[in-house]
Amino acid sequence: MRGTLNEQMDTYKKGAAEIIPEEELCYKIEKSIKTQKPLNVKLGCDPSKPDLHIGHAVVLNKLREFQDFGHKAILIIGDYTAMIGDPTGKNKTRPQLTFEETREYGRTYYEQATKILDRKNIEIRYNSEWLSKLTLADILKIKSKFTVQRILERDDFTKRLNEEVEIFLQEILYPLMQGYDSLVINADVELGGTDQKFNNLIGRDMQRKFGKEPQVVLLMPLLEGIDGKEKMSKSLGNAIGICEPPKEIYGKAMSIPDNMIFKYFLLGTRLTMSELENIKKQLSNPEVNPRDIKKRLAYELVKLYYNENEAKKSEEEFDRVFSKKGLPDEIPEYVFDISNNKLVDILVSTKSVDSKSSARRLIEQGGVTVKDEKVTDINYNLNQKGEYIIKVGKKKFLKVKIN
RNA sequence: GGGUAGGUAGCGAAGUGGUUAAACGCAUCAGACUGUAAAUCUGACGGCUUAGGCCUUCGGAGGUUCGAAUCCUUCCCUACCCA
Repeated sequence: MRGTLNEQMDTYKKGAAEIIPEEELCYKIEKSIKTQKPLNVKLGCDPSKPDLHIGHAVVLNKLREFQDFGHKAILIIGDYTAMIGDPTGKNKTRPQLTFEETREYGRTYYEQATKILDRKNIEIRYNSEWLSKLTLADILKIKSKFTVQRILERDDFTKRLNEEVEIFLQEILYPLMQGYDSLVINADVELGGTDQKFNNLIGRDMQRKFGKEPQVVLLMPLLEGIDGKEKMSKSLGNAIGICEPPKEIYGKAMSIPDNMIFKYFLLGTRLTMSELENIKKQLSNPEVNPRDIKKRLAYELVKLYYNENEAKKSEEEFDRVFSKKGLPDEIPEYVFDISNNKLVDILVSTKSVDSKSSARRLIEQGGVTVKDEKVTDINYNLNQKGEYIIKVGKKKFLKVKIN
């Protein structure tokens, strides 16, 4: 075990939305320092789509901090709970996953998560391990400890009740199953986003009702996506994936609104408190162009998921392409025959646009350039043999060779 | 079991027999302005097109009609109220 109580608490509190209750966390840390026993820090993962983005990373970063002080990370792959689906309001019936799929997703999750987590102090558990063995009698026993009122307290349910949106019976079981996980693995701390507050508190209750020491719940704020409004999620198209190419990460980070810069630093990077203070100071200094701080953010993110060299390269390219209106250094190349030289067709067959109509639309609106010249004619042909650089919209480039 | 209200494009939501490919808002995309920021303004936003048009869409399937998202039949789905 490493670190004093204060060092640990300061670190854990950094960026945290809520620690329930804080004193208990202190107590547990003190105990762990005294006994030299690491805490079990639980994080539940939904295995359905292992495509992690910076929003997921918020909580993983926090988990990493626990690991760095010597505590044990326990990742629960919710292969069994995934069959239910977390009550999110938008309830799409999930396709039932096969055993192989869940393992595959679990592995993928592990691979991605260990871009952030330390591979050493980590344990992966699938909750089917214990949930699949529960008998109806077991389940009844669990359920007998909770009331319908208690479950309906969840504000998502309250809201849906008021808005007359359906609530499936199985959704009510979800928090119980998730809470049961905590009981089984003896979680000392459960991490989660603020949207997990209810579920995680049920875990705490569950342990207490079964006579165990209840877990502390540490909640992290939800990180907004690059639109700065909605919660980051892949389906909203506002996410920065941690496995995306460096240039994408860099570019997307540059497009967040200014008022999100600090939050991204705080929750998305692993800067120390004093570095964060410094960023804050710079942001409030009117002499400093926020863009430059944002560049630092973009740089840090690429460095975090790749390395310094990639970060530098992404920065250079960003400057070249967007500040100086130059060309990226890798442009996809396509070859076409002179008999097949309609610009509209080329845009469609290179998947630069969805359909011919949208290609025409884009051209009409002045979104397409060929050799730096704006094309306005929807019947434009590349009628000479040779190479053309085509710019489609803001950020797509093509190199087309006509033979 | 009975009653009521519903199911419309990515989402929300108008439209109850004929300029309705379907108002409006959000999201998205492009242009202008920029710092590929935000905000703002402008435009686009089913598909194909030889640009005149053509084809497909309003929960599913049938039907009435010159003509249906709109009327009828039937089926599926949801919420609410009563039991």
